[in-house]
Amino acid sequence: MTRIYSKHPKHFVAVDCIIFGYDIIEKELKLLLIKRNFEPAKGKWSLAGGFIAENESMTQAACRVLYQLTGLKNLYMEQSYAYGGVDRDPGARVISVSYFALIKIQSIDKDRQEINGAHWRSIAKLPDLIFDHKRMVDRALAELQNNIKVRPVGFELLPEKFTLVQLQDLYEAIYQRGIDKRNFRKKILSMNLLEKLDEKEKMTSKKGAWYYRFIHQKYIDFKEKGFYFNLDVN
Amino acid sequence: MTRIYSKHPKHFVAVDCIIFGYDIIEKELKLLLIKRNFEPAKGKWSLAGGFIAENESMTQAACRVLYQLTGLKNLYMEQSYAYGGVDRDPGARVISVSYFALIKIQSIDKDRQEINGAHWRSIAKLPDLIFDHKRMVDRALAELQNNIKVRPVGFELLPEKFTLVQLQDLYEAIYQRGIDKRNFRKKILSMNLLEKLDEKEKMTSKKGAWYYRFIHQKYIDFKEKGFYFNLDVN
DNA sequence: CCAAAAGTGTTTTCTCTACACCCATGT
DNA sequence: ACATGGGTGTAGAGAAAACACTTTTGG
Repeated sequence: MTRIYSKHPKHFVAVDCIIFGYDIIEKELKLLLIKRNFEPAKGKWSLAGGFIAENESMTQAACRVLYQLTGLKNLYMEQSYAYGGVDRDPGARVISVSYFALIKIQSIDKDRQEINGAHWRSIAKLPDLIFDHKRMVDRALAELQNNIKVRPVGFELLPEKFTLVQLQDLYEAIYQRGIDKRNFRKKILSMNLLEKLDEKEKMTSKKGAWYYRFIHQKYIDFKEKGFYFNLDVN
Repeated sequence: MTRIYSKHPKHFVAVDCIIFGYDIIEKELKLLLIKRNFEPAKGKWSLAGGFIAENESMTQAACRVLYQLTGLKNLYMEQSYAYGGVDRDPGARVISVSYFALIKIQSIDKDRQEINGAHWRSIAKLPDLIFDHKRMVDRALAELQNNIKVRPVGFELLPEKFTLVQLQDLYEAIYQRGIDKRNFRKKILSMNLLEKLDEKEKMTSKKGAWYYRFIHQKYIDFKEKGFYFNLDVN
């Protein structure tokens, strides 16, 4: 039975992970990139990637790559696109499936990051990336921009408690444009998915801004009732 | 150089094509399915698929599979999703990337279709499909439903000239719900992408309905000016 | 007391929705 | 003349957009 398809060729198949993080201080969307430590293109910047093993599903492979780099499990992760050009990798013909992950920058395992030569780089000024990794990033970013309008994935990039100013800054960083403060607040609050905490963030202003928390369970409940998340504001 | 990655395993990689067509008479969205003529699952219904060859890109493979079945080139085609579960194919571990295509039913090469044992089946009452092909169809259909709201892809499923009634019927078949006639017409016509022809379709009514044509070039021009297609009507 | 950032409502504009009758023609 | 499907407009509701001042407090 295992020889049924044997007249057909086999291929290397890899996963590459586009790892997004949000720098709450610099108000910049960032990407976790690594200095490649093997040939070809050793020393160049690349996405975190790895080959799919014999008895490993593609999803497992993507999770493994992410875990090795960040020490994190159960990340928000989504498949982006499969790249199948014959010459995309000069080392050999490799088919690569890209995944993008959203992670809370502050939750990352610094040691692992060091070991793997990983660095956060602002999406606005990325270095040159190997192969077709820039294309992968562009596509994933476009998907993220669409996604964040219509699903509450922004919260994956923020700490548990965040202020409305921080949330808006995140949206502005991802959309790459300004948003009207009053309209933004009106819309996000009207969805009833945030809980106001009895605590203020006092680092960035004298007055201080109230912390909020995203209530995930409420979103699940609402969704079942046919509610749609929407934060596509001017 | 070609042995660089050789410690890693290789995999069979296939493409599977979800081929949508629209039956203008029965007002039904259809899928082109084939009776599989090889083991495993010989004789069962499946999507059109094929393995990726040595020096063939994934896109080329998908086009080849489509061409073999339909005799058509330059179809509207889009990658849908990569399926990488270890046990998805009982014959061997096969990674499969699905593509969906939109074709004008009447343009198909009947002979090829016969030879390949291909049949149009209504999406509303599909037979059991092999492996995870049903999941592939479900995902592709959801993508089509989203896509058709926001890109003028519906016209790929209709003949060159079509009536507004036919266009609306198509949208109703894909959305699987009714649409208000006046609102639909108002919205599609206000986009200025259709040209009214001096000819009526007289088969289905005594009065006859005006034929229209989609002006693809106009869409390209508008898009450059930041215009967005939208046909998300009640 | 003042600089700096947080927070707050209203009006206008536009888009979406609901809805019912006349038109053309082949039989 | 009538049955059949094609074609048309308007009013009301709701959502999106535009817009500027007050509050708080650390220094």
